[in-house]
Amino acid sequence: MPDPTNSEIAAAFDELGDLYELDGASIHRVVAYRNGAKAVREASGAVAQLAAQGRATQLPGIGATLQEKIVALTTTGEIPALEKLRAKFPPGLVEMTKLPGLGPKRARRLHEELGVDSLGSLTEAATAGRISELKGFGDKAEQALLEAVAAYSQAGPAQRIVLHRALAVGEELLAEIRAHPTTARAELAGSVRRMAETVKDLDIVATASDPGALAQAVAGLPQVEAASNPGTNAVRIRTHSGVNVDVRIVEPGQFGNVLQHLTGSKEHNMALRDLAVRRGLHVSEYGVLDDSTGVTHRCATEQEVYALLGMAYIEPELREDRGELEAALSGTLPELVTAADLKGDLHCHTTASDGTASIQEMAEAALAAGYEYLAITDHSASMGFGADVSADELKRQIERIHEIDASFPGLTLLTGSEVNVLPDGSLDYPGELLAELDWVVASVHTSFRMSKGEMTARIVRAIENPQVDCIGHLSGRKIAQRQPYEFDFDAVLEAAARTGTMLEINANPDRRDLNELHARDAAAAGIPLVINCDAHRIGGFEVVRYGVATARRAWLTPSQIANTQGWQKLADSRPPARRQQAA
DNA sequence: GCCGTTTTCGGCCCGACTGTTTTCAGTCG
Repeated sequence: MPDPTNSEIAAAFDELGDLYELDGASIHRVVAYRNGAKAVREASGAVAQLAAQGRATQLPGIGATLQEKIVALTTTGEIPALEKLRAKFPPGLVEMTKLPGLGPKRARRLHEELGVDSLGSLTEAATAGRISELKGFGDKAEQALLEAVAAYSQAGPAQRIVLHRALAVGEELLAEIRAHPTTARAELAGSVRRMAETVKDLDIVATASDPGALAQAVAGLPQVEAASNPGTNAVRIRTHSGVNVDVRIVEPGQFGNVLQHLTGSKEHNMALRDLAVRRGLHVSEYGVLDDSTGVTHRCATEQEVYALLGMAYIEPELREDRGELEAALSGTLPELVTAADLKGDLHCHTTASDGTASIQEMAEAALAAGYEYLAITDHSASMGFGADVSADELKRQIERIHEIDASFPGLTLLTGSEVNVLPDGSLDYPGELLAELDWVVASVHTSFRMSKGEMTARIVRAIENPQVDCIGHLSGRKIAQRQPYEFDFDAVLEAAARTGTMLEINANPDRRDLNELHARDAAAAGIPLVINCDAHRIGGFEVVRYGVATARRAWLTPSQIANTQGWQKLADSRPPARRQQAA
């Protein structure tokens, strides 16, 4: 029996948290399981092995009890307490708590007093009017539950929005709000400001000389399908594109507190407040209350909020309770990479494969984006991406790239390929041809459903190929569309570190692959990372912000990103075997 | 259940909103 993966252990802890909550356990115990789930999910390395060695307690939030449960899950395949609770509470009861407005307390009462144990029996009880007869429930509650079940049955659990879609909506609204004559300041907040992979809704914080006028103006924007709560300090809207947006209009002197509060994350804020309480300070969106003086300090900027707590300013991308508070206290936060640090892009496509622009046009776009170099890496021969690039065609493509390169004084064009990693780990161009290229990205595009062991061996073989400079979009996941394929990330890291093979952070907002956790681990293992746009059209370099965001959320500095260097320096940094071939 | 520049016991973030209540529990972010 294979060890449980980190995500399997985390899922078990989350389920334990949900079930203990239904069981009426102390909320602190429930929170402890959820914190444990987060710690395991975000841990680098296999937590099952760590627990077997008695070292899982080194993870923040994992104590002796949770470690014991990890060991039980590893050795017996189950956790006794979890099995016991599963027998006590039907799975439909847990599903019921996913309904907005119905939490564990009231769900449990519906189960105990009416025998409700599923969405179906909940509907029956509500339709029969039995719920409104219960103490603490009324007609409104009964009606709300019926509507919640109907909405849930139709649409399922609330969908999260991929960042680029949310940002497009948010930045358009932000521009409108900033353009309003009474607006002084306005910023996006929430997970969109942290550049998270997906978001639930949008938050905007503004200050205005006439809050009421701004709120009215927001409610009347052409993008707005519906507006509610049109008070003077807040307006909630739903756009025609289906995105919910909360706009808060606050006093200028409080802007920093509210922006910090609404930017989150929830975990960051909870840890921040916990830390503040230990110093006799209480942080909320209204200010920082000092116990010793009774004074509430209001902050116009976020910098002041963090300074009051004795810590350095924390960039929004880092606010996930992944060690940033400790680093901010000790002055060891990283100097995060920015888009301006990138000097080139090493992964793009032209009409030779599935791109929509010529080499010339892509070169012009890269120059306009401020790059010094660009590798043309069309897909290799074995896949049906538009026109396959046969070996002969690649030879002609190399000549064309050289010709065009000569006419671009400001840009170095590099010959390359995004070559397929075949199921056995070999590449689909002959070695002599690959040796003529400046740069080779190897990617998996087929046979995603191999076993974990086979997929790991396949990728490791590609990494060990001295003609491969970089592995493209390592996990193959597409955010909110496709799970990553199964492979052993630790084994891949070991191989990449050993061979000097680089790993890509693909900036396509639907990919962002490596993800931020893998990117952080890879950099910690000393593996150079490359932020690539994987551009398929002349506008394709605009997605660089998502790759940079992932790198920043991975705590990465410019020195950990290979393409912050000039091309020659990057090329020379490659292992000797590879350099000889390229030369 | 975890954790420790007040603690190995006694704490554990902060506030808004809602509906059902006459002061609050539950839920949410």
